[in-house]
Amino acid sequence: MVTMDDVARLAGVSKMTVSNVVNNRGGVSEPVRRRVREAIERSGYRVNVSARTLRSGRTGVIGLAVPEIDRPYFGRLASHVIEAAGRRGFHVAIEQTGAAASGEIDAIAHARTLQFDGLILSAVGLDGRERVPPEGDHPIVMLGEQDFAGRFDHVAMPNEEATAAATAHLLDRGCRAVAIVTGRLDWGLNMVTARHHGYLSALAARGLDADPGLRVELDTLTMEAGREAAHRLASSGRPFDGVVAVTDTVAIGVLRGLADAGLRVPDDVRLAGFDDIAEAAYLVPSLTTVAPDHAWMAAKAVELVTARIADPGRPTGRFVAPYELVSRESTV
Amino acid sequence: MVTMDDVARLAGVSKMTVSNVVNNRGGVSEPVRRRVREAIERSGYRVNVSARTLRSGRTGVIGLAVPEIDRPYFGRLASHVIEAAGRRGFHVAIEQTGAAASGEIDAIAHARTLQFDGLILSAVGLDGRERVPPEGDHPIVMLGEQDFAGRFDHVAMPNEEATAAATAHLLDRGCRAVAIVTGRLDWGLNMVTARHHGYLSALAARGLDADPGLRVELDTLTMEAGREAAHRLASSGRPFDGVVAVTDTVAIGVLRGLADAGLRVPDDVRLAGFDDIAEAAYLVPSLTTVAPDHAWMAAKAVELVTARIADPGRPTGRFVAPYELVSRESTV
DNA sequence: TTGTAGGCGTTATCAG
DNA sequence: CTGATAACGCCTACAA
Repeated sequence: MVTMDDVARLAGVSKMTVSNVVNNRGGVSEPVRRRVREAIERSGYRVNVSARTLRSGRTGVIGLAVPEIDRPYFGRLASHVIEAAGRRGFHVAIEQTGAAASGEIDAIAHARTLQFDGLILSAVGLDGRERVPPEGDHPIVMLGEQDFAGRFDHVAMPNEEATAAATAHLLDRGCRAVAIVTGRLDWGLNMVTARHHGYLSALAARGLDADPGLRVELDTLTMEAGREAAHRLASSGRPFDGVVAVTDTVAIGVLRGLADAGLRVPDDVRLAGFDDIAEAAYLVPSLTTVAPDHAWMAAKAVELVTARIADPGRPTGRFVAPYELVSRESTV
Repeated sequence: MVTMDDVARLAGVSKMTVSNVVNNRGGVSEPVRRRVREAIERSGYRVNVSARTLRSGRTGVIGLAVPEIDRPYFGRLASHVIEAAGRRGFHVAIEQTGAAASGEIDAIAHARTLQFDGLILSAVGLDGRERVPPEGDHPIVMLGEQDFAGRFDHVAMPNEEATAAATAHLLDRGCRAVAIVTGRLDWGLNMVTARHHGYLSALAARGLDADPGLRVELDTLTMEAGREAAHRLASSGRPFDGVVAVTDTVAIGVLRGLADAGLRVPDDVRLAGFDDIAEAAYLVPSLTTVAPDHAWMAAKAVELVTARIADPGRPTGRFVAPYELVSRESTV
């Protein structure tokens, strides 16, 4: 391995001068700088990140903890975070938490072990009540659904408001009985309950009551669960002509399940999702959905961690992503 | 920060003994080991990875370079790789190459800078002709589509064979004119050409000629491109009753594009894809596709890098993933 | 403007 | 079985 010493010897200067050149610091004359540059080129020298890290205490790595990287929503988020971090000179290491609070707490604890300068946590399992270990006193930014009043920087989704908008959209299109396929509502305050609230408030705004018989709660927000939910709704005998799905992934399953039951979308049932994953526009029928600005969220989260890395004492902030309701064939 | 020195003082032993306990090395008596464990617990000590890396020369990190992490196929691959690597005590850092040969060469070059112990490269842009920089003399494993005769360890897809099987399946179902939506065939030898070969050979096996008018070449393998390809096929005036799509992502677009054109699947046109992404089973109609064993591929790739990390001199190997043709509604 | 000394936290080596 | 010592490669502080 080529070290600074080798380069220094090659260029006929001291180690320190090489370091100054490498880090673009001043105090090196132009001829010397050029000589050092050449020596670096010639020797193929690369800085040793570990040594630099050991010395400086910073790794240049931001951790990104997501439940599972192979879900479209998180894949997209990760892609944007990697890019945004790259623009600020940071690398991203992805941790999979498996959607469990325990995994998320682990991620926080690991952040120290793995030597991240900061952590972006897309929390799903954790809710405001969990005791997040204080030992993980790294810069942590919560990204996405869950809410943590003031304890962390937080880039939030417009869960309630946007779900209300989607529900209102269904009602505008003439739906009379709007079902909801959501997650477990008894698992604390989280994305699921916030979105459910949005659904309820949109109904209430029109003087409608939510029919509990038109609510299906899922243990996991998967396509398969969405499919089964549709089966359950279809076989319940209760008439319905609209469905709000808690995520697009669930909506894909619902779409599939409605087809299994011989129900056509949007003719028999209209359907709206949440996330605007890439596939939404290409489904048959294409899916009406809430499109939060993913790139904005990622950029904001990265901005917040890097700011906190630079100044750990700054006050925490909460930012809500802008969104758009994208109307497509599933609610024509 | 708590260091080994602190723990050593707390336990009344030397730094070295602490190191031995932390790394589960022998030569420490049980009582001392217990005392050290307690001291670690009490002090909240964590090893400093940078220091360990600096000393040992190993980072415990495997790089995974994929075109874009937010494509379902790569997301899934990444998920499996992360898990397989975790089982062997490695962490995974994801690099996005943007599907360009330049990005992939960068990833190889960066592997050193970023201090990966090894790199798993899911190459798409690179083909056998590119001059892969020899300076990146890290363990590199090629994963997936592209072929690199003997220069690297390689976990390959059964591209030709499986595409032939998919094409034969369409013919078995009664298709007379099978179109193909593929990538650019003039961009060197790669996954695209291999799959096209499979298509041709299946036709040839039945004494059929491929109609060049039923071939659409895409610049990018996206849903949008697939959709446009379907439009082009539908408006060409040439009759066709089957389509082989080069990937599932493209197939989703084709499905959508056929719907735009008023063609029903499978009644008017049958469709087969490649990859078996999670969504395939939930599309309406569900998608017949080639299902390579992703978990197997990931595990094999990790096995190969770790083996090469341990023994850089071992001979390279090439392994082809097992696959299954999953028949679903799109080819009923 | 350039060079020297020392230490970041860990582990390999070898002596006790 | 345990401990002292010396690196690993870089950067901060200070001296020249």
